[in-house]
Amino acid sequence: MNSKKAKLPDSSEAVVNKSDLDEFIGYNLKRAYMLVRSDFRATVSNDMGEDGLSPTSLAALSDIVQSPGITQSELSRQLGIERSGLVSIIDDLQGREFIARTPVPGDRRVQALVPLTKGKAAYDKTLTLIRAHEKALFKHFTKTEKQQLLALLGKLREHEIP
Amino acid sequence: MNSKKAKLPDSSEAVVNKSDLDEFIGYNLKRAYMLVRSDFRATVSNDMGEDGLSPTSLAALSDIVQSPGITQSELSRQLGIERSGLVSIIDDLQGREFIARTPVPGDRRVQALVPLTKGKAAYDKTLTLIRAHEKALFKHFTKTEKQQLLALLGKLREHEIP
DNA sequence: TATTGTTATACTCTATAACTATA
DNA sequence: TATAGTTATAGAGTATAACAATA
Repeated sequence: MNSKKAKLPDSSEAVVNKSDLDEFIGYNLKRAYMLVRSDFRATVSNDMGEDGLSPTSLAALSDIVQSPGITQSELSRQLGIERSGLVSIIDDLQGREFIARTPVPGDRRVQALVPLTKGKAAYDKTLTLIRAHEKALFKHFTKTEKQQLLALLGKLREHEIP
Repeated sequence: MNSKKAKLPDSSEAVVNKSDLDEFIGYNLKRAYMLVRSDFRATVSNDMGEDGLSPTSLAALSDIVQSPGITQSELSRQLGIERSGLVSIIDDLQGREFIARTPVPGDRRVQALVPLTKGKAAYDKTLTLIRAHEKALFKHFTKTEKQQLLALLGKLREHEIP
């Protein structure tokens, strides 16, 4: 495998490209998230195969496992996406028999979303997987640094609600 | 108006939704980035109107301003997107007269990308705008906290190259 | 043969609007 | 009238594959 660059100005070596934008937290947040997301996807699809979940599908399944009986409207609000966009996600989770839509006595418009055994298992397995994945991804971080990062990101979410 | 939830455990109040996923840095990174990105888009499109740039277009313009004469292939590598995907971005920047494609003597395959006056102006204005925007977004953060966050995000990028 | 810029194409993600069946 | 779920549709954003011109 040869991966030689043709004629890059090679102003700098293996140094991470310096840019004006590096001063911005938002830009660094983006680069960091892109990194973690692609790693997440690779990890989950490698180790879970057909049962692999996208970040958003995992978040949906998580809410359903933790709040059995939640409706799609409530779920869409929590995830911050439109009701219409949730349909295909729920269809997919139902198709894999991870969750079920069940009728709610008293209001025939809504359907409660409940986790099924297979869904609960996939959820637990995914969580275990991500724990290992994060451990590897942040292996250069001390425990304190990880806690700091978590606290700082949490502080941002806290103040600028959603 | 009867708002009886079918069988929700209604464990918590208006507290920011606690979730299993909150333990993961990746999840918090995603929520934080989504927040900052939507704020970025709103700010830039409100204050720049027709001259508003998407995050990726801004990154492209930034590289062109800082490395005048860069080629599309080099740029695509730096941005981490495919050459083909860059075409419409460059078309757009050229259409607004922010940049120009100029021939390179010696290699008629490539076209050097150079910033134009209008592009440099839009770039400077956008940077000023984002500085103010970040200042507001992180108003609850101390200077030390902001530096810490920047350092921690930088550390992640540094180690897991791109 | 390999590379640059490009087109064609498709897939994912998400948003808007409108429909239906209920309430 | 208003709400829950759904469909249809469209727009970003990005990826793959192939092509012409050039190296």
